[in-house]
Amino acid sequence: MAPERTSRGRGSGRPTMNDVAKIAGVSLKTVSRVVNNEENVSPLLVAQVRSAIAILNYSPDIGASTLRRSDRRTEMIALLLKDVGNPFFATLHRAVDDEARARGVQVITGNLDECSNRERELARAITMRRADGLIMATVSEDQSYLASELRVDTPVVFVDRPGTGFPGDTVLATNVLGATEATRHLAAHGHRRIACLSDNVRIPTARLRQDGYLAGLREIGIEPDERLILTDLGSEALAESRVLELFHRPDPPTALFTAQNSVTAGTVRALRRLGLHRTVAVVGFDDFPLADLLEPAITVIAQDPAAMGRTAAQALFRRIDGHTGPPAEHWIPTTLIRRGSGELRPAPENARP
Amino acid sequence: MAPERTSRGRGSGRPTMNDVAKIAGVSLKTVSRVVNNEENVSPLLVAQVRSAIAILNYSPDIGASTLRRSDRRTEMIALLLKDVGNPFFATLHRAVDDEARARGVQVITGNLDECSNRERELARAITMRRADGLIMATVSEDQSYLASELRVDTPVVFVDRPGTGFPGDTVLATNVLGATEATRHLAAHGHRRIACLSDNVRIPTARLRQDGYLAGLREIGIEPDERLILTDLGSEALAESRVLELFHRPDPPTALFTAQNSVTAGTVRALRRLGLHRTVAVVGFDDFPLADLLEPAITVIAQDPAAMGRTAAQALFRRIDGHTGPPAEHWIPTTLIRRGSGELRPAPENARP
DNA sequence: CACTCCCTTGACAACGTTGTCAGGGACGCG
DNA sequence: CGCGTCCCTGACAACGTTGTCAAGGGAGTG
Repeated sequence: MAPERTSRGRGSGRPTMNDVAKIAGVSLKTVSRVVNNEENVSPLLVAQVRSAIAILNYSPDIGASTLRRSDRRTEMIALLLKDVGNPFFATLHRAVDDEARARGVQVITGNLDECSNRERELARAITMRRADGLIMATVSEDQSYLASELRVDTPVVFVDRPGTGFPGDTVLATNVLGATEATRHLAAHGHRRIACLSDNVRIPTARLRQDGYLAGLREIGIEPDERLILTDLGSEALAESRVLELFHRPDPPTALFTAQNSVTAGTVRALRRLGLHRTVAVVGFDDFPLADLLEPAITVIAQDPAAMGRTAAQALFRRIDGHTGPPAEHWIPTTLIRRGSGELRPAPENARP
Repeated sequence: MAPERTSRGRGSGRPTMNDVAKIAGVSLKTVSRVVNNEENVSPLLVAQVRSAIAILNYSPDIGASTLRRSDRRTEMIALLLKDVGNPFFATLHRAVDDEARARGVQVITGNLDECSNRERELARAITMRRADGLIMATVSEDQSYLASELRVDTPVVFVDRPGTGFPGDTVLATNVLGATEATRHLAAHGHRRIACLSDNVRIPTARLRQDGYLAGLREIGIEPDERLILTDLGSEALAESRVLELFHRPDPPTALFTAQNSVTAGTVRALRRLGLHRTVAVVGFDDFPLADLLEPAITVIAQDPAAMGRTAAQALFRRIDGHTGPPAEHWIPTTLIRRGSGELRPAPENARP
């Protein structure tokens, strides 16, 4: 019948500042001052408090602190992107996390999977957690819903894909320029029939890279051939099968610009199966590990996801620190890396009867 | 002289339940009941509250809620691992996140980079955030410090690498069995001089895979040759240069077991430079994208990082939901994937004078 | 009609922390 | 010696929410 110490009893749970104060023989407020390294506390009391903290294994509750502080910082930022498991975004995430950790800020992530419902759901979850800021690679067409979700003073940075309907800095790769460069590069190696293979062009990056491709053709004076423009290659397998088809049609391309990693991989598989991998030129958008070990090694327009993450985080923290001013655009340059597949020349005309 | 509405004034910041209550003409507590979907609230008041919430764009503050609720759940779990940018861990992270999101839980991550100071720092940060649980791929030798950092009722699951000094479920790949299988596989293809290349053996996975390799040799009746056991290959470049050296020594191996992804990549590069990639057999531990497109395609012992993440998250949530009982061990099987590089046979004896 | 019971609602305190303010004491200066 | 100033400390309220409890009112029962 003796009263059990239940899990809700006063003795359970973590020690609080009050407990520390009792042990140290000071007031609650003095403990708070010591924990926050405020000035003007006598060294004697600091020592007493520190020792009480050590005895109790006290650790401050950042949640309670956030609630009470006037700045209301949670020291958390959110990062919403397609998939943290995707190498491009994983690298970007890592770069964001490095910037954040240097400031004692935690990053919480969300996976959107090209699903715009999820984008709103996660934005709502972020709101309930009162993140200090948001970095997102958008999926939906329009982000004006953020106006009602977020506080006006919660900064947003759009990365990889531009935002619409809500102000925020943007950090983008030079998708158009990169794709134009790829096209120009292939043309410079003698190609005239250059195909462009991409995912759904409602994805902004896919659209921009296609635009860059078209600009490249225009620059060279080649009329676009719609039969050489494949879209909606949403998976590696789909890309592979559509490329197989492409080469079973008359007058196939001699060079391919693949606008995305998974498309590049599917394309390489298809060319292998066709025995054309040493014949048809390929330039892929976005670098990938071991691209240099394939035969031929794959020429790519490399992005710099680490720089994108770093830049986005820096821009966000600038805003969090109070910087105001019109939305800025940061362009992260792409780089052509010549490895072989993009330097293959077309077979001479007489080789094909 | 008119009082400016400062950023600290009553009109700023997000609306609270109090604001909603005033608009809806009900008490604060009734708003709370509606927000939490409690029963026994009259439909009329529910409608009024819902409408007030919509008018104000009210969003509950999960931090304040956590502080007051008796269960003290933050609905956050922490995931500490080597590097979220590393493909293995990125995939694992994604799987953890999927399990968590299904429960409305957020995952916060930390990158340890094989640095044990960072492990303690991050454990401390996690503690201050009062995460409901912790999944970690340990870096340091001993986790007994967790006892003082975490509340006794904060469950911990160790993934990929076992924990020491603190109780927790573990989720591990069958490192030893996988490495033994790799060795056996190479021996079955006629190899007797099989090298084992790994990173620092203080990393548990590296040690276990080396153990598996030794067990494999023993099983076949081959005496280990310490000149064929390379360790401390901490980077791809280092692996590459040490493999080059290895083949400039007399009596080189005819087959290589590479115990880690980056070592496999460095090894493949070295063999290419030596022109031995079609001669020396390779089995790598851990699969990687496009391994099937290399020439020869790389035979691997594949791990299943998604299953590891999923299993770890499920184990953690079981504990969070109140399951007690002795620490459990979950073994996630590895799979031998034959692709060519592991099936190369040694050159016949007479080929080398 | 009196009584009980249950449904619905709100007042109030409390979670762990920090902002505000006031008070006590030491010190300096006229 | 009187006065002001600065340093140090603690009491108290408040952040936004939920747990507890009590009270009002309508329905059901004897």
